[in-house]
Amino acid sequence: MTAIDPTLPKKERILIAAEDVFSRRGYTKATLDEIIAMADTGKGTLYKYFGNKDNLFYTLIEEKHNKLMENLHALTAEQKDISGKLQAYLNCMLKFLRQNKGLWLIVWYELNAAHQGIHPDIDKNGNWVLTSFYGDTLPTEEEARLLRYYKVLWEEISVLADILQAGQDSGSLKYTDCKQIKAIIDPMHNLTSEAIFGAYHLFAGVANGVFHVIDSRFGDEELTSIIVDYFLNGHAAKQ
Amino acid sequence: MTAIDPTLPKKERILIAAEDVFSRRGYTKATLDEIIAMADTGKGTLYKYFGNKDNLFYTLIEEKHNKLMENLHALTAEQKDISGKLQAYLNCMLKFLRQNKGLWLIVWYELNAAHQGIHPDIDKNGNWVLTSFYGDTLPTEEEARLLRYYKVLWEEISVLADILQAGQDSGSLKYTDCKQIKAIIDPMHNLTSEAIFGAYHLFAGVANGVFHVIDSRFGDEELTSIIVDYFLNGHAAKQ
Amino acid sequence: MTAIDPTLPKKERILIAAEDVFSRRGYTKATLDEIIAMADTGKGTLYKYFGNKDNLFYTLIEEKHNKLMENLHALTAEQKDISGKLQAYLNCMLKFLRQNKGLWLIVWYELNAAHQGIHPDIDKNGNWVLTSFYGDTLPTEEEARLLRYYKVLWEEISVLADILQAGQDSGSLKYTDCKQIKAIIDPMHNLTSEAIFGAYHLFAGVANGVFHVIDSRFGDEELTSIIVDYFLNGHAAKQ
Amino acid sequence: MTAIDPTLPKKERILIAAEDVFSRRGYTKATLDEIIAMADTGKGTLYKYFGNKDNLFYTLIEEKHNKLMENLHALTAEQKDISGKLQAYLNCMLKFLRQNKGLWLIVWYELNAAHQGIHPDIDKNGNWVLTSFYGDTLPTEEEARLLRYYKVLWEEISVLADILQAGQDSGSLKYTDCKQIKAIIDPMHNLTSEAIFGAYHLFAGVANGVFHVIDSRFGDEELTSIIVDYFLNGHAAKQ
DNA sequence: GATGAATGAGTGTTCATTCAT
DNA sequence: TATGAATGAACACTCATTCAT
Repeated sequence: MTAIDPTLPKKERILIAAEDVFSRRGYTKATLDEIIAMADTGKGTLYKYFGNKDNLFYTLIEEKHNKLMENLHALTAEQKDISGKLQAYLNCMLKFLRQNKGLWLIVWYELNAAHQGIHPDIDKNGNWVLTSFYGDTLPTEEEARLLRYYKVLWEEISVLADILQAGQDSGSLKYTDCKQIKAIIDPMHNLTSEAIFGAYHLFAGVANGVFHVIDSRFGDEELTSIIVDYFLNGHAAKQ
Repeated sequence: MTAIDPTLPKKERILIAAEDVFSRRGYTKATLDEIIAMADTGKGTLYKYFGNKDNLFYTLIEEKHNKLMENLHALTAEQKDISGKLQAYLNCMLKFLRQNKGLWLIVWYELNAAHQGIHPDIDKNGNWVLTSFYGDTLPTEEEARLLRYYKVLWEEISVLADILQAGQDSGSLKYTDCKQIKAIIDPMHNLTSEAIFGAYHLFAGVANGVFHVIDSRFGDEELTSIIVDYFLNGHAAKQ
Repeated sequence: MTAIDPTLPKKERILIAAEDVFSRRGYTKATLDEIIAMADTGKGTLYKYFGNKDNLFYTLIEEKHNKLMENLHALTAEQKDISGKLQAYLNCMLKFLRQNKGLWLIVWYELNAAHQGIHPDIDKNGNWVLTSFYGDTLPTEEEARLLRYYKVLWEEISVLADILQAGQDSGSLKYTDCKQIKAIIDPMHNLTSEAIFGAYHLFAGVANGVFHVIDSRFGDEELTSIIVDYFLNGHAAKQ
Repeated sequence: MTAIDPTLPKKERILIAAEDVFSRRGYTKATLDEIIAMADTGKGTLYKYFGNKDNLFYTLIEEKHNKLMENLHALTAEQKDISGKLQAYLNCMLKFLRQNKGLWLIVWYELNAAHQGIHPDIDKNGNWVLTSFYGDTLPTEEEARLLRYYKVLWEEISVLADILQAGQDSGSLKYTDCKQIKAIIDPMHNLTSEAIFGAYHLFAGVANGVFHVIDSRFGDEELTSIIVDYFLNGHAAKQ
């Protein structure tokens, strides 16, 4: 739609066009033809810079992810108490997801949830691998391709999970006593599955809130403080 | 994998095969060739009964959705207090999503979230329409196609939203006083956006819990009672 | 050029067109577009029947090869002495190569000689494998693809090599005493490398003669009897 | 693999890289990108010096061909009798082909045999032309391109054919009395087609021996003396 | 002289849909 | 009613060649 500044370098113009097209169409339905048309360049140029469709997409993701992680770490570190950390995390994430809704949906859905029965794990050597519940394995190339997206999600969630874990350790967050729960502690990351679940729960709430319902009708701070209150104190009215 | 009972009518065998293939591959990557191969029938037969790929998929969704809605209404109606209704809702939903994870992910993502900037609305005549933030319109055929999936999601969420709304009306759920909030009450459905947001929040939590983290390691009842407790009372430890 | 009989089944028309195009252009430069245009059909049809370019080509080769092998075995078996067998072999081969010059050049060159440093071998289990002088390995799929062409050539040459081997065993053919020669006897096929070399030598002569110089200017019988005479008695004039 | 001496002039480094890449990949599959990467230079440089892919390849061929022709003429001239000349020819050729297997296969196959139905001829003015059996003509540019490769092959074969022709003229080689044979004497080069055929036959044997069977397991002299013996005296055992 | 960014026609392959039987 | 042969638009990706600096 909006033309891309023709004075920009081709590489940059391709990235801008790619972000737009991927966001609107999703990964599979996005076509390189639409991207190069919008970037007003040739197919060879795209391939010269990015090699293939997936690398182009990952370049987009990686850059944004790295900046997000920096912000996430910096802003949560500034806060002392759990409530502050949670709100800092959510503020940062909310702003990010409002900007990158389409892209992050792709990472979540097309590159993660869509691969049913396949889950990332960490093997004996500390390397990430994909294991399948059904015993079938992915081609190694495809595995490597997916793994980098799992890492992106995992890193973003880990920041939150660490906050929640610290909250439980310090006694300020509830720790549900569930008989199976000990068995599913993740030894590699020292996070209880509960913390992970909690992180997912909260995170998913923000994400879905951002993705579907809320579209710039609340101020950011206002929205996140509501979420944190709900998370800590629940939705029940105090009597 | 498992062969389909060859004595079943063709139409039914196609539906069984379609459910399997769509669940494993997602909508776009599922191919009609794989479906007819599994159903051991011909392409003409599939088209005779279902007309096209989307109708086949929707037939699948509609059938399951109708049963789900019946259960949802019946089970929540049995309960008197909000806590009971919430748990009934979640129990029902959780069981359903564990069964139909792959299919419902498609409805959420591929047929909903993937269409960025396009939102369902209700026009002056009370009809559902799709409006685009960017001003461009979908072909009417495509619009009709998407709309029915939006309705599916909406109806499922509405049950929860109604519970939450009743909770707010009766004073048992908090009602955040937010200055913009009055403006975004949805007059057609008498739901505050807050209720909608809350429904999404909770729902997303269940969904994501089901989709990603929890895989039959918790008993259903156990899990939903934890969720409801968190929802009502929050995660903060009581002192 | 010449239109293909439009009453023929599509599959047959594709094969006819493919033979023409592959023969004229070679494997790599032949395009499926040209083939379907000549066959007056669609790309989907081609892929329905043959799956991919290589399978289309191999279908062509396999059919012709099988018929050739039948003829080669039958005609050489009819003859008693080595001279008769050689001439029978050559007659058959000559006729075949005159018909299928282009196709068999592809098998020789593009699918065999072009893979420098890669040679077919037989492993401990009696299976064909490709081994590389340089230690690098082919992707298994590519290996399987090439192997079937090596087998084609090997089988055709083996018939001749067996004749030559029998000639040496019976004392009617010279057996060069070469110090290294014992070491390179091929144990799997009980052929001395000398026999193989001789077969190649003779065979290559026919092939190249057919391919490049002789174009239907000699009668078949006439030509092959000259070749066999040269092979047995040499080119030197008797004094 | 092995890095190219960076102190060499760019032009020379491109030729070294080109020889390596063409030899390993064949003409069509060789890419200029791989060549410039190995030569550590830019594409512009390659085009500055060589104009296009084919000129680059031909430069390689021409240089080697010229040296080969010098050697071929010198070494065969040194010998007096036909047996000595043949062995000198083969020794020289064998050594050359062992070095330049990949390159010369390209000339034979990709630039010669692959063009089915197209044959070099000499017109009334004594110029080489390409004539097609099918009546269609090549673009003149393409014709000129191919012609120079035909000449290369022809010159190399002619040396051998001349030896054979001399052998027939002097009575030391058999001259098959074949009724059509007078008609196909090539008046321009004073070679009987028989001589040509014999040259091809022998030559092809060397070539194929070198290409496929013999890989440095025989000493050169040893191998060529076997071939010459076979050629002159045949494979039949003397009684 | 040397460069390398930019190009776009061309290639193998996929798959929803049609329609004659 | 049931079929499956036929289709062709669409897609990711390749690579020789050009040309401004």
